[in-house]
Amino acid sequence: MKKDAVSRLTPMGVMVLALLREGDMHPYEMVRLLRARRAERLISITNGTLYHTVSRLHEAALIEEVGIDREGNRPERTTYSLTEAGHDAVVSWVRRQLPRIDRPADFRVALAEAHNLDRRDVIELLRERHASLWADHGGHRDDLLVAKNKGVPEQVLVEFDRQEALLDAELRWLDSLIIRLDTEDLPWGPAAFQNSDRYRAQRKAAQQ
Amino acid sequence: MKKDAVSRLTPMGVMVLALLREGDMHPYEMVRLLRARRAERLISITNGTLYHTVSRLHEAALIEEVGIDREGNRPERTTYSLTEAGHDAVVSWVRRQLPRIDRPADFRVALAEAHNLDRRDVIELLRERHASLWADHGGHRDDLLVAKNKGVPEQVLVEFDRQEALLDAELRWLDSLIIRLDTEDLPWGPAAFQNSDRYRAQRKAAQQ
DNA sequence: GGGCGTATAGTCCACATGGACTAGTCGAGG
DNA sequence: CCTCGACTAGTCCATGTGGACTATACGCCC
Repeated sequence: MKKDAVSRLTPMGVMVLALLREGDMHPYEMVRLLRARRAERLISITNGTLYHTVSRLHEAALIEEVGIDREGNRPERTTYSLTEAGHDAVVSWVRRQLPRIDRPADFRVALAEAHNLDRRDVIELLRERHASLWADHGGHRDDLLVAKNKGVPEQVLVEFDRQEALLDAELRWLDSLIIRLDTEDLPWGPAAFQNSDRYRAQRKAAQQ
Repeated sequence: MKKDAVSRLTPMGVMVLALLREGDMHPYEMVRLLRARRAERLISITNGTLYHTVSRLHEAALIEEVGIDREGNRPERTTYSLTEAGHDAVVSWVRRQLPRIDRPADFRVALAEAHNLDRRDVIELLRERHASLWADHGGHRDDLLVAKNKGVPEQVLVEFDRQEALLDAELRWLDSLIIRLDTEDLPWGPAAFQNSDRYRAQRKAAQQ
C-alpha cells in the first residue's frame, strides 16, 4: 500500500469510488455512467485517464477485482468492487475537501459526493467553509486597496472583481444551503437512485 | 516548430508570455513576480512546472534566449525574450478563451490577461460569452427538471444548484463589466505598471 | 567568526493526463 | 450480402505536473 493513498486521490478517483458504492462494475460501465450523469461538468473524462485511475485505485487496494468475464470475443471485462479502505477513502476525501476554499474544482466534486456523509457532518464542514470564504472576502478587499495604491492599473484587476462577485454569490448560496440542511428541509442520507439511469442500465444489461 | 503551438499553450505558458511583454527576464524572476502578484490564485506555481513550461515555449520558438549570465558561482541565469510569434500567441490564446464557458480556470487566466487585447475586441468576445452562459443557464434548468422526473434524489443535485447560483452571479457581473467597457468608464489598453512591483524589483536589481 | 536559516537558481523523477489507436461486434442501408 | 458507421472495451505513448532535491551565497545573531 502506498503512503497516504487518500490525499493522493484525484477527483476522478473519488467519483469512481463513489460509483462503486452503488454496486460492482467494470471500467467501461463507469465511463458510460459518468457520461450519462453529466460528470463532465465536473471532471474531464477520457478513457486513458479512467483506466489509469482505476488501476491506481487497485494498486492502492481501495478497490479489488471480483471477476473477469468475457462476452464472445470482446476484450475482457474486469469487474471491480469497493474495499473497506476504499469506502473510508471517499468519506475522508470529501470531509477534507468540503471546507477547503483553494481548489474550487475539487470542491465541486466533494459537494456532488457530499451525500455520502451524514447531515450534521456536512453542516459542520460547510460552516467551516463559510468562515474561510468570509475571511478570504475580507483579505480580498484589502489586497484590492493595496494594489490600487501601488498604482496597479485597474484593467488588471478585473479578474479580481469577478472573483469577488462570485465569492459573494457563493456566500449567499451557502447560507441558504446550510439553513435548508439544518431545518431538515432538504432530504439527506445515502442516495437511493431508484429509477435512475444506473438502474435502468442494469436492467438493460440483464435483459440481454 | 510544433503543430499548433498556440492551442497547446497551458495557462502558465500564457502568463509567462504575458510577463515577457513587460521586459526580458530569466525564469526565476518569473517565479518571483508571479508569486508577488498572487498569480497562485489562478494557477499553481511550482519550479518544476515553470522551468518545463519555459523550455516548451522555447522549443515552440515563442521565446528566445538573449543571454546567459552568471553572478559569482551561482547557477547560470538564462534570460529570455518574447518573439513575434510569442507576442501573437498570447493575444490569440486570450481571444480564444474569453468566450469559452467550459474550462473556467482557463477563462480566469484569459480575463486577467485581457488587457493585452483592445477594448472593442474584449467587448465583442465577452458578449459572445454572455450568450453562451445564457444558453447554458436555460439548458441547466431543463436538465434539472428532467433529473427530478427521473427520480434522482435531491441531495445529488446540490452541486447543480450551486452552479446555477454562480452562473447567475456571473451573468450579472458580466453585464456590468460590458457596460463599463462600452461606456469607456473603465480605462483600457496595455497596462503601464508604473510604480508596480515589477519596476521596483528592477530598480532593486539595478542598485546592487 | 561559526553556524543556521533563508534566498537564489535550477534539476530530476515519479506520477497524472488525454488524445490516438486497436480490435472485435452489431445493426441498417444500398 | 457486404460494408460503413457506431458502439464496446481497452491499451499506448507523448506530454504535463509538482514535490523533492542540489548547491551556492547571503545575512545575522549569539
